[in-house]
Amino acid sequence: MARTRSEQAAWRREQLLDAALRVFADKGVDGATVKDVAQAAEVTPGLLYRYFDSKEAMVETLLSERGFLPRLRELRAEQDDSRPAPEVLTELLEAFDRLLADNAELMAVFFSSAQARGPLATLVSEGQRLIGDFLLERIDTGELRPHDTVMAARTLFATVAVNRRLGTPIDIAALVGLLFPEEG
Amino acid sequence: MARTRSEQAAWRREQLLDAALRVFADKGVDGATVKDVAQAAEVTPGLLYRYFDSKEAMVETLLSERGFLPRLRELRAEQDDSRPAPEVLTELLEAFDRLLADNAELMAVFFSSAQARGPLATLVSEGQRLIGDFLLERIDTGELRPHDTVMAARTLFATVAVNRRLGTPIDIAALVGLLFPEEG
Amino acid sequence: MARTRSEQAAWRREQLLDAALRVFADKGVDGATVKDVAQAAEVTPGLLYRYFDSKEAMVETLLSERGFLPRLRELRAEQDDSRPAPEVLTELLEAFDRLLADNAELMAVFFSSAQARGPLATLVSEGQRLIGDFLLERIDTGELRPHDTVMAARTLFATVAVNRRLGTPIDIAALVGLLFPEEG
Amino acid sequence: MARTRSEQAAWRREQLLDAALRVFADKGVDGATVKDVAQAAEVTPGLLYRYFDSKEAMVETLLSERGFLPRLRELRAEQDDSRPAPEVLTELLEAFDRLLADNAELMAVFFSSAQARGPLATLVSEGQRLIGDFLLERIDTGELRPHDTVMAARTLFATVAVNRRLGTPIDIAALVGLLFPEEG
DNA sequence: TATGAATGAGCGTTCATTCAT
DNA sequence: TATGAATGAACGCTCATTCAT
Repeated sequence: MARTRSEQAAWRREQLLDAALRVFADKGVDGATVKDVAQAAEVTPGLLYRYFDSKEAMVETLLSERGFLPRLRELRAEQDDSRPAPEVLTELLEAFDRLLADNAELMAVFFSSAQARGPLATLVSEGQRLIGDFLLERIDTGELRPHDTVMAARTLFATVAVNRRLGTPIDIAALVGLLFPEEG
Repeated sequence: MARTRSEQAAWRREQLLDAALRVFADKGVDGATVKDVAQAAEVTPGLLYRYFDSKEAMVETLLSERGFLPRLRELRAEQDDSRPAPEVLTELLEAFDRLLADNAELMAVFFSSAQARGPLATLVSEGQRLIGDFLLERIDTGELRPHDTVMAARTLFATVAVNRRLGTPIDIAALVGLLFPEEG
Repeated sequence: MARTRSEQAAWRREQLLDAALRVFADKGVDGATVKDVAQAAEVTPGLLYRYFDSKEAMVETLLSERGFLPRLRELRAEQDDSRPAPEVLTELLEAFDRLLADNAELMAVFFSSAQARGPLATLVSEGQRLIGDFLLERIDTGELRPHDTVMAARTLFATVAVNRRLGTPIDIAALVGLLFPEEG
Repeated sequence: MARTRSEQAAWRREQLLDAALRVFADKGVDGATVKDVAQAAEVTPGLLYRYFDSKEAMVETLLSERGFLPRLRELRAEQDDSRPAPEVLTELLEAFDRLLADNAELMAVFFSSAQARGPLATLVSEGQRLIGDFLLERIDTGELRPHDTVMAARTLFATVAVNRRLGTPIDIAALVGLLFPEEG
């Protein structure tokens, strides 16, 4: 209610980004019009230009401010490494899966926008490296038998990502059990 | 040269679809203009409307006529089932991988166009069913130990598809070896 | 510092007119935005509307309050008529030339704005009448030979005005000498 | 009626330039909208863009294709130099005056458009040079007494131009007689 | 069959203006 | 007094589509 000017401005900015994210995810960046975004935010199109220089700038802001790459990097540090590899791996993948679910709209923008391809590729390679490194560690300790960790990481990451994207969620523990049956 | 009228018409139609596929894959359906397509086909925009009712109709035609779902279904029948499961599975996945590579432009359209989401989902579920059925058969014969075949199919299919789409091709035999180590 | 309310208001009003004159002269009335003027005055656009009803009103105010027609009329009265006609004429024209130079920005507004055409025409005809009347007086006294004073006035006035406007200043004494060689 | 395609296109192009010239002269380049021009030409705004890349390109085309600098240069060559200087000068200035009258609208564009200042300056300096050169020639032959030809040229040119621009046409023979009384 | 001139709707964007604070 | 968030109308321009030739 009694908001200060700058609070109001910050709130409006986020509201516009929310609307843009929703609309871009729904119609694609090219398919969505500035008017669509404005209507979703219940403001007039002109107002968008007080907060963003252009439609393209809105996309860039979404990608940079709403990107979840930093969160992805934190995921690994949060795992309790004293526990068995399959358990840690399962939790890691489930956390990643939740991250994707929470950012489903942003993922849709990633997939539809040409300029979002770069961030998407970064996200994938970071995620795969995260898992690959973990597998290498557990091979070093002898807990896991030596295997192609890059391939395993790609497999795990791709499977989780694709099924989340397609809206066909999977039992991640089962996925891990599939790849590491004896270690379970 | 001495083409009949209907031959010429059919040829022109395909030529226009070729151009549309190329352009839509490059710029996205929304990002590409009818003029872009016409220029790629070296004709004038007006001519497109003798062959297609609208830009949207071009997309639909591409999706229905250039779709490779039928080809995907043939893949399974072409395998020599007298051979060991890992071999057949590897060949099946490699054939699918080649199919994706050969239809890279169509895949790009699948990903960029909102109306292509349905066909894409169908493609994925068909592919997964194909592999899942094969796995079930080989469990029935006792060659493969019982396991979650749906999950395995999803895993294999997703991994191949994602890496092809990302342009990071993988060793499919190794992927199969990863999931079925003892049976190799 | 310790300005009364109305002093402050008057000062702000002039400051805004200064800024408007500068900006309109630089970009043309149509080419300049209200935001441009506000920025030049280091205030916000909204404030302009406390002092002027509209952008157009700013132009009108500039034209009426900053117009130099009154000053032009004073010019004639300031001349010492006891001196020879060419000298007085030269000084009169030089004073007019200085007036134009001092009001270069306003002249630019005159030329760029459609609504300023009227005032501009008035300025020119007044100037020509001023000079024409002077020439007539001196013909009456016999100092100048009878000639087409209207034409002479137009010629003198146009030459000074055009060259000032074009930024190609001229030797006004020489101009007078050209038209009145024997009387010099 | 039975126009070929390219004839029609050329005709339409000229028609659009005509309309643009009229509208720009009337409202100024900045003050005129593309819609204004289209309405004046009785077409839709979109059509303008088949013939010109932008509104700015229309102005540039008007300036380059409808400019009368070449015609100005021909004027001098057309004079019969065997006749007395005042006669030739009068005819030259009258021809220039007619040129300005015939191109009144283009002159208006020159005055209102920032990008037209260059061509305008060129026009003025060319015209002044033309007259100045003529005066020098006749001083060389002894017909005219030595005088400041640059100033005389500026004076003559400015007077004709200003009065034509202001719509107050003058007796050019009288103007010449004013500057060269003894030679008449 | 094929062209390309022409349209009309809508695009992203700007801007004069208003008004709650 | 002064701000700046917000609006609405228009702007320059693009584009899918139509149609006379």
